[in-house]
Amino acid sequence: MPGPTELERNLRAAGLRVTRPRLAVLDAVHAHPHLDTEALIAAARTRLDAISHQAVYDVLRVLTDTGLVRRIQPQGSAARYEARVGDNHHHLVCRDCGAIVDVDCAVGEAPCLTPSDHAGFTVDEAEVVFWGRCPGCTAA
Amino acid sequence: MPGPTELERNLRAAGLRVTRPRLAVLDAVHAHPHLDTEALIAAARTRLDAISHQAVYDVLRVLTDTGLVRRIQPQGSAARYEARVGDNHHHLVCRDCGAIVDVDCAVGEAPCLTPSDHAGFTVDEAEVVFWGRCPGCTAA
DNA sequence: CGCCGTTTCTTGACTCTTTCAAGGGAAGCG
DNA sequence: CGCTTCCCTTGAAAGAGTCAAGAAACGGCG
Repeated sequence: MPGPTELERNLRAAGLRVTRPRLAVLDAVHAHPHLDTEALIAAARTRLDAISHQAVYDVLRVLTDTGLVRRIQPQGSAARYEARVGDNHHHLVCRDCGAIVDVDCAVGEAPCLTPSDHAGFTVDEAEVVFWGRCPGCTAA
Repeated sequence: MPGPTELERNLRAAGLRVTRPRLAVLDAVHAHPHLDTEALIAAARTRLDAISHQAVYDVLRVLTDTGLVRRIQPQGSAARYEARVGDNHHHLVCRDCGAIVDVDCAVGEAPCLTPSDHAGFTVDEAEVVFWGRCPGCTAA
């Protein structure tokens, strides 16, 4: 978990202005990976009270557009965000409770897989989601 | 594209009643893979006019629950449906126009991949989405 | 063939997530 | 310190999907 100074540098490096809402949201994403937007709004408000709903959405969009955070959206779930970016890792999702866990990619850079028949497409990324049941839900 | 009789048999085999709305929706999914719900409603209405919005949603839910159709939902797109089921194939999605193309799975049965570290999860499926640009959008 | 119980379809309103729009306010530059 | 640009607040709305109540249709059974 990087200190505030590093978060600032991250923002500046991406050509973004440094503002309190952006720091709050970026810090929240670093501290709690795989949270949905509503939970991120709550987490950002523990860092900076009085930040609007809309500001969080705007900040998340800017951060994803610049590549500082990654947006993931498994079926049946609202959008979730994570700060681990650039290593092309994948996800394990529990069908019962929706828990998400990171899985390292064996290759490490996109695309780690290529389709057998690419139908003329230029493929730059292979997104892999492993579906199953987490240890807790397997027991229950 | 199976005839009406085969669609009926599919429904019965899944333990479902045979109704006109179900045949219309199932036929539409067979005829047009990867359509979103709105387009499927329109397609179903060419087969059976006056079928409600809600009936299509209900039918699609029943069909996905029984495994007769598969629901896919790439990021940034509404839910889409396809009738090709049980062969664990994957998808190629164009980042620009959203076109979806099927890709055969080399293995053919789920899960075709297993994560390096499964974190205690019981994995039963690996969903793979290849992101890139289709031939048309690459040219433009 | 017709009745009845169950399932399914219609209608209409509503929830939830996400986005749009307008205006005041802060960041950064000179 | 003042100006310009970009960002955040407030409020409203769009889009996808869901909930609920009642009417209609399916299909088993007599």
